[in-house]
Amino acid sequence: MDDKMMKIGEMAQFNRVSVTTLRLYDKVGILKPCYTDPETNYRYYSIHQKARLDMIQYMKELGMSLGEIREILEKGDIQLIESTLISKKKQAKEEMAQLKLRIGAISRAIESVEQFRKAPDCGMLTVEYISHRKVYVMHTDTNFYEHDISVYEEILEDLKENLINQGLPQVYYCNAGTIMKKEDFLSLKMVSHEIFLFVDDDFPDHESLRRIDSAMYACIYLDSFDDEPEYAKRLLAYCEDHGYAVCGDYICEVLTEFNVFHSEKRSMFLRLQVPLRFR
Amino acid sequence: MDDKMMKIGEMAQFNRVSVTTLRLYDKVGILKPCYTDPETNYRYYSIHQKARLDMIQYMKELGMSLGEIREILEKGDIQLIESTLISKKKQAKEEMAQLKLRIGAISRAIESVEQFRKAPDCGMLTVEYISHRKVYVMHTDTNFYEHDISVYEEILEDLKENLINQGLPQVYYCNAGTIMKKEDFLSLKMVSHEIFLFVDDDFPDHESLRRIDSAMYACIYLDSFDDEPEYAKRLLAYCEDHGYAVCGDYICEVLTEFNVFHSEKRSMFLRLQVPLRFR
DNA sequence: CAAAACTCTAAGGTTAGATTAGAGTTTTTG
DNA sequence: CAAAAACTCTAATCTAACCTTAGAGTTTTG
Repeated sequence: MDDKMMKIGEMAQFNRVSVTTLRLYDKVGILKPCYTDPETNYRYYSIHQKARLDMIQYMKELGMSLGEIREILEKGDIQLIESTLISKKKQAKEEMAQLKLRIGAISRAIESVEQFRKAPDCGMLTVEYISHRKVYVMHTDTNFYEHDISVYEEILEDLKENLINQGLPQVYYCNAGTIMKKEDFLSLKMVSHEIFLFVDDDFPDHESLRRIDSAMYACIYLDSFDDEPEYAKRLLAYCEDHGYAVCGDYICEVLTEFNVFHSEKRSMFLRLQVPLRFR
Repeated sequence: MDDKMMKIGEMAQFNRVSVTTLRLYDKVGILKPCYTDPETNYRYYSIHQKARLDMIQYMKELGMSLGEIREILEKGDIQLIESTLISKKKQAKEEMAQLKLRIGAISRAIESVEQFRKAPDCGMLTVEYISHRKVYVMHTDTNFYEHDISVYEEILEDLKENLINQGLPQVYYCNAGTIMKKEDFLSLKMVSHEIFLFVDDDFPDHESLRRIDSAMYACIYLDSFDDEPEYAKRLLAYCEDHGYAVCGDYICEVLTEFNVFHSEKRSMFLRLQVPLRFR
């Protein structure tokens, strides 16, 4: 009775999809108009086709591709539907985990930019409280300070590879740093065999993971790796002048690394730091 | 010194990207090789370009498009970086919310398929416990039972539109049902002005939301809307025969709707139900 | 009966590459 | 040192799910 035919525009409006979409669905064969005028090629839809279109939209929202939808609609097989749904669920959960990591990474990046903007002048000496951090550490046989930047790059690449090989999210590849033994710092020997990346507090447990305790740190800011020995020296002098007792390893922390722009502005920002014991 | 030039293949391997990708980055201008042989057009990269490639990969992981990355790299503007990051974070959070809803929807769909597979025969009468449910209800002036399926389709479409207009996720458009007043059921008048959709337990509060309490229900299963009056009659007779006291409104619940396949198998599954009071 | 509104097909654009073909270049191997 | 192997080049085509546009034809409206 109510077999009122709709032209493509009406059908589209009725279902809140675009005309283009309906034409596409026709072409890929998931929703053929129930009548096509052979003269004009006009498509005519019946109201009964709404259910099918609903189903298509619903499946799309479940994350299925048009191809998958077609397969399901053609075969009408419950088994297939269920297995598709289950795989979609798994997939969605993986996406979810990815997304969580990404949000964490973005947050850290924003933090990092903030810090960059508000950072003190180059050469500034401070004593500040730094709360605990978690790092992913890699040991290397080479001493960074004996080589130029390209060796550092290579080691960084190794570190990245390590992370990937162990199935850890690459997102964590962000701000790196190096560790130097307390003794070496105190004698200004400039030798380091440990490179690290900061990771989230809730990063999955792993043997290469180390916790750096919170503490008061003597810090000095600078904007180039080249100046590190010079500034390390200043940092040590500062500690000695004030009678601060160094109580742990020296860390060279990359706060921000924007050394990738065409512009020649300051683009890197480092903080050298040693933990202090008072009392 | 270490200005060792790498050919595109080495550079690709060193950074775990494809050669194609490097060529693309060259073309879109986000990573130009530091030297291109004008005779052969061979691309040569320096190890120093690794940092930039790292940055690109990092930004990609943060969800940026190559266009956005190019803009950032070109302008090198901290403000722009920060605002981009902030908008990416917002976007990621929205995606997250979407994804959560989707996972919920998929879970319900799987449930629904399970139920369909294990469903009793058509005409089966049961008394079963159904735990509480939350529904999004819409009132209509028309009585479904006085009209054919196309009116029902239209109302369903209205309901869908309502959901969208109120900014509620469309994912919830899944299994619909209708409610008939207890009195009308008892006198088999077949009149309903209320249509609903099931929603998640944690669906955001809303005036059109109603909770259907858990209860023991007398139920009958069927596979076509057309048979509803007949089966409602049987359900009532069943209650009367057993002396069951109906204590609430009658619900016609669509358990599964697969009426979209080409195949002519049973594709819809309904459960008529009335709550009972014992004791 | 003309204008407005609609529909048709076909082609090209979107992302971030992958793939392929055909030609040229560099490195390795005997 | 020449041939073979490995590499690189450009350009075109492919992916998904549409959107946009152009030019031509059709239906509805005033």
